[in-house]
Amino acid sequence: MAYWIMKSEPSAYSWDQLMKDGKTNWSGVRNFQAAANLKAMKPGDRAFFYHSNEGLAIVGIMEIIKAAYPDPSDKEGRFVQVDVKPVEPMKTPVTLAAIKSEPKLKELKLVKQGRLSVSPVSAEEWKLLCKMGGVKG
DNA sequence: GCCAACGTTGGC
DNA sequence: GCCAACGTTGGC
Repeated sequence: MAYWIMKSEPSAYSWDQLMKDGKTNWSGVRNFQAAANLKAMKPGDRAFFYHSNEGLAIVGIMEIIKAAYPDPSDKEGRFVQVDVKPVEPMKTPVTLAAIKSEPKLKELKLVKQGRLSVSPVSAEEWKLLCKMGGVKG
């Protein structure tokens, strides 16, 4: 099983909204590197939900429930989306500041490549982030 | 609201 | 195939 971080601006689509919806299709990714990550996802993979611009924190854990398929909002058919469902909210949101101040997370893609909206997380990083958020994962 | 970083596009 | 210009993202 692989681990990921997926970003969304709360004003566009928030964790609360995902909890209400029960599941959603993660569409609108328009970056080839992020799209490549989407394509690498398998059902059962886990992903953190990160609030960008406002909040600046990991707020919950999601599960990938459907592998990548074409994003209908992309007319040229170059990009894909996956389906996700919420698993559990973080007890304590893991803020970007906290992540940056943790030396073990120096290599985290979220830190090194801030603009990438879908990025991989190693198993070690995943464990640590769960711990910081007060959840088992 | 500003600005830095980076990805994408298009001209050559 | 390179590189400058441009647009977008996201932290502060």
